[in-house]
Amino acid sequence: MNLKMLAAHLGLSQTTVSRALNGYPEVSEGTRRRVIEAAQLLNYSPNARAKGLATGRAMAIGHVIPISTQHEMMNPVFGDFIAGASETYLKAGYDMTLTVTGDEDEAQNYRRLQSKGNVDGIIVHGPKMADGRIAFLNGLRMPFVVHGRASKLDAPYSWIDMNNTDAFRRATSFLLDLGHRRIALVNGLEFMDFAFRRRHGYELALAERGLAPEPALMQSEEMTEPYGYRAAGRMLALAEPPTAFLCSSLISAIGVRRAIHEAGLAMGRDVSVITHDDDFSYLSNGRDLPIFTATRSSVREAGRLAAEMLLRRIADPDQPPESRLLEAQLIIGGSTGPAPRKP
Amino acid sequence: MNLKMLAAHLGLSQTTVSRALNGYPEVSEGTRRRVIEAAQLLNYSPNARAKGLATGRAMAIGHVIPISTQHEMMNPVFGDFIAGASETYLKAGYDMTLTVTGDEDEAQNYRRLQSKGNVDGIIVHGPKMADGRIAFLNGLRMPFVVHGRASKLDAPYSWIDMNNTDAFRRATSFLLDLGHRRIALVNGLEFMDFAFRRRHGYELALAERGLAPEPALMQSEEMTEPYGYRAAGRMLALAEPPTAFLCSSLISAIGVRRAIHEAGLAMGRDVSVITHDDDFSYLSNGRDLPIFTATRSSVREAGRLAAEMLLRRIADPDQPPESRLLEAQLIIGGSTGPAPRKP
DNA sequence: AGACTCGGCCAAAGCGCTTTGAAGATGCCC
DNA sequence: GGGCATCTTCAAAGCGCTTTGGCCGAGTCT
Repeated sequence: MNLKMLAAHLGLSQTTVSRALNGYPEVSEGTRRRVIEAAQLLNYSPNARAKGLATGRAMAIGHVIPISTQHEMMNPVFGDFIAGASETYLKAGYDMTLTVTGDEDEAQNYRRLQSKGNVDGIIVHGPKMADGRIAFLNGLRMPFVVHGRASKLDAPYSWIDMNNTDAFRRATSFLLDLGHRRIALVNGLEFMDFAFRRRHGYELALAERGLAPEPALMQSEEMTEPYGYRAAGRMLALAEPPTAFLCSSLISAIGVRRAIHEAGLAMGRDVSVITHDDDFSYLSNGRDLPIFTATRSSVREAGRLAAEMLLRRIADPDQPPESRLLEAQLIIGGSTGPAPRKP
Repeated sequence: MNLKMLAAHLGLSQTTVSRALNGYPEVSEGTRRRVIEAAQLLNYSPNARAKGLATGRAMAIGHVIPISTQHEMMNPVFGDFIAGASETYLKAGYDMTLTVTGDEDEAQNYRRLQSKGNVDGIIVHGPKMADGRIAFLNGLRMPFVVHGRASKLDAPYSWIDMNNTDAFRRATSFLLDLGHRRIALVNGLEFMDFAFRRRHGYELALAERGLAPEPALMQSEEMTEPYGYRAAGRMLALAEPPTAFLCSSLISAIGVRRAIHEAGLAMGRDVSVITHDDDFSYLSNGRDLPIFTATRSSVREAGRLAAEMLLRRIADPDQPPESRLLEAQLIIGGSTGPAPRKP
């Protein structure tokens, strides 16, 4: 069923039918009703490709997801981020297309995405500190929004980000207030911008109390459960073990907890843990009684907001770049307590 | 840069340029080289919408992801499944479009997907036991592959699935062999087909030893960490607590472990746990030294295979439906041991 | 009554590509 | 040199939609 057939069926021209369906005023209400009814009855919906070709708009957003070739890992935040974004797209009638790319030939990738013309805008995931993609996309005529930032870049661009620096500064201060002095950082890969900023916040808080960061207490890797377990295990075996851990992801925090238990210690009493919590739907930290004290910021909400921002940019591409910094909540759970007195 | 401009630039007709780029034989090798070089130099790549309109093929696959409206949760398997599928698409030159839908008006959704014409095939996620979508899609002229099955359906269709029944039958038998008699099942939502089958496998194994399933030891919910924690906590407080848990997901198994620790028991000694392990990239159960004894089957691999199957169906739609049953490995980790003797 | 607006409808062009049918150029044979 | 097959190239139609420009008849104004 296409427009031509529908028009023939109704004894009207394609023009009129098209206008009736798209809400143009040049068609009488009676005709419009008749057209809409027939369209529903005959299950007509316009071919998106033809529509796109005619209008020049694809009504689709591209999400480009980098998979680190070394680790071949799909960051779990994408799931929830995309769930949030798609809520927005659904309302606005946009589709979402995913492109999973390796680290290489990114420029080529984006250029193709543009000239193929099947997206109206792009959401960039997982920016690195010095991310070449952003400068490149600024050169293209294609609206985009970055989830995160690229610290080493000055050029203006639209982004939405969580305040990683401040979240980790506050979390560290909180531990310091509780009397902890040896605080370990179990971070993500630090060429990723968010991880770099978290470490910066951590170091800021230490510096505010005149403490120097200690390399033996700082680790940086892909945030898996076994990583948290190994890192914490190693640090707890030090001559002067940490009394608190600051963790970049709930998943590695679970590994840290396992190591703590295995060392015969109690989390929240012998050793404190604060983790960042992206508020995943399937890995809740608990609503009323959080297991972990955490800096919480919903990645799903970020997805929703990023999508809204991008749609605004598409509607009005000449506006100056927009940005949005989300503050994390510091939520007190059962995993923190005063630093144990030295025996 | 479009075909017309490129052709003008080269002093050739659009026909010839198009043929040169698409590898048709009716064009001399010299011309072809010249065309390809110019295309690369000028960064030309054909507009996908126009190409699709002309050829009738969208070169894109639609993934329809149901989000249960009650729980608003994004099943974490999608991330890895999609990562696998997109490897296949990348090689074959296909794009992937995601549609996240609520539970309602599914028929409408699929019909629109077809008539909009921006996908050549569909992958159906998360089938329920009596899933209306499959019968519906069989009526449409649109190739599709289901990840999972719908038990209450006889109509033939293409699917790829893990052998849930057998995996859980074997896991249960293994626990029975170790002397466990009170084995709890911490399952997913049982209107989902996979969960139904797992329970069936569990009951089969019990029946083989003449044991009757006990309602107090069976739970069924969305597979989150807190759910595993609550379910295990409740069961361990029973007058006759279970000595082993069978768990439908690594994530809820982590909750079960937390409950076991909190009850002052040791996992693997006082209480055994077997979980299903989808082999997520970010939540590894450990390669060499698995934490949990587990039935393992890579969901990423399933994604890869499902995508390949779908591309075959698209290439040759009149072939009879294809299907593939993946067997899970039973991997022995540290979470199981012989049933403790009664005191 | 004539000039003029205006609501309601239509024919046709155009979006960027593929593909059909045909035509020009080239080489070969008799 | 004419006839023929073979290469190589082209003009134009068509995919399904939107949108421009125009037409027709009914109502409004002078």
